[in-house]
Amino acid sequence: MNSGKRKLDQTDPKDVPKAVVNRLSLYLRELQHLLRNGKTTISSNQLGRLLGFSDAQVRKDLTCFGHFGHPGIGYRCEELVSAIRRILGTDRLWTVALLGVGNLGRALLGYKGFAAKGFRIVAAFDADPRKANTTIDGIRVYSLDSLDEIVRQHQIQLVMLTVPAAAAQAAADVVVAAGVSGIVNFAPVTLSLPEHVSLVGVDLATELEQISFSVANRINSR
Amino acid sequence: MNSGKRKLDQTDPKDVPKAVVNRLSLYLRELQHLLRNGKTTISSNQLGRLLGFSDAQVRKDLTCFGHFGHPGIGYRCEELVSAIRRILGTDRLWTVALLGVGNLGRALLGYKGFAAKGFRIVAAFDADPRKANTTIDGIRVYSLDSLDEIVRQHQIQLVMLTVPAAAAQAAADVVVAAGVSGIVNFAPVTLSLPEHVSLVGVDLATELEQISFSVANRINSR
DNA sequence: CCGTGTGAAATCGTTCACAGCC
DNA sequence: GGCTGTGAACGATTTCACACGG
Repeated sequence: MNSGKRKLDQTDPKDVPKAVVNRLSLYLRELQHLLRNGKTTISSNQLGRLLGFSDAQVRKDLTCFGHFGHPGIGYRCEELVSAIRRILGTDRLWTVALLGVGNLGRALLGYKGFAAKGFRIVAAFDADPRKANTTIDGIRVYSLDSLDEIVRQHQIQLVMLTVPAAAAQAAADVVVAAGVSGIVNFAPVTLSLPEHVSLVGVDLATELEQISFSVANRINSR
Repeated sequence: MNSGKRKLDQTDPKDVPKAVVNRLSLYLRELQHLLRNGKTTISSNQLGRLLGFSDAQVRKDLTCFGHFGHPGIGYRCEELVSAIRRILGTDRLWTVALLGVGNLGRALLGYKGFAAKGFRIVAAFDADPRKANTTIDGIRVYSLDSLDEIVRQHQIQLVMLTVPAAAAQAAADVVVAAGVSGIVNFAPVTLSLPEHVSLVGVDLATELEQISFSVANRINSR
């Protein structure tokens, strides 16, 4: 009965440009920083200035999701933080696993920034049997064989893939088969995944290439 | 004498959309992969398919920089790899320093993928005096005091910043003062830098947030 | 034929400018 | 007066569709 006739004043999330979601993360980060410094309220103009965006852009981005501002006042930081966390889906706790306990994997296992953002790494996996049954930064490392079981047991939803490039697609397939819904891929290869699994790729060498281009052409990127 | 009258058949690099440069990195990665598998030639359609782009997009992206294709044939992989490397500026060797020898910093010092892409990490720095004068994965760690001297000595052009958030802006200022031209910032803060220094930000928690949003809204981000 | 390069059309995202509210 | 929310204008990027080359 709750069909399409209800007045929509928010954009369907599927139609929100990826760039907007990216900026949402930046707004959130900045707002949390401002809150720690005791700021309670901020205008779109100020927030935009801090991040290098226009005031109109900040407002447009936010109104994709609802009405969070107070005319004459601006945005209340705490309120907006809650709203953005709800939009991003980080108002709840995500359980995350990490595959590939190499240099980068170990670094991510020890990274302190995830917990505060709503992500808890609950298990790690590695193909090397000598790494199985060890513990790194309080996180248990399992053999790949037990991935299925552990994923279901901990209801793991997201995976960070830090395996070597050559192993990445196979690892991703295993992860998908276990029912995970999203993957952050740090391996420098293009993965092919079924439609229903979300994917974000982070390629460290690629980031350096972007800087290389900017510097070689004396562009100030961003 | 070589003024603006020469017929331009390439877009001014300053006018090339950032997204295009990003895709260039992906084309390069894929082409190198194809070459390793013995493929010598590829069409815009095939290359696009592998990466999830349209054939027209691939061609448009490439023609920003010149004429690399061969009608009826496609693109010769080796030729295109050279061209893209030249465009990205990675046909030469960049010297890179890393600041902040924590978990993530150590992982990047050991990352094997940079060398093949044209980046050599020649020095690391840390504020902790106990880390100075050690060597990690063959890379010498220096105290921050010597940054100026080492940067000039090795002609370091790029820096990867892996210091704690609270230290990032100050560290960036030091790096800029030493004359570095580009920074990849892994600290979860917005840096403010002079116009002439290029900046790319990589925030690991932010990447997870993007996945969180996609999964929470059942979008296939890609 | 196959496949590139490219104007023209369509789509998408950003900025403008102002009505309305505190 | 300050500031949001928003249609309309603008600018940028992507897709289309086809002329031309091997």
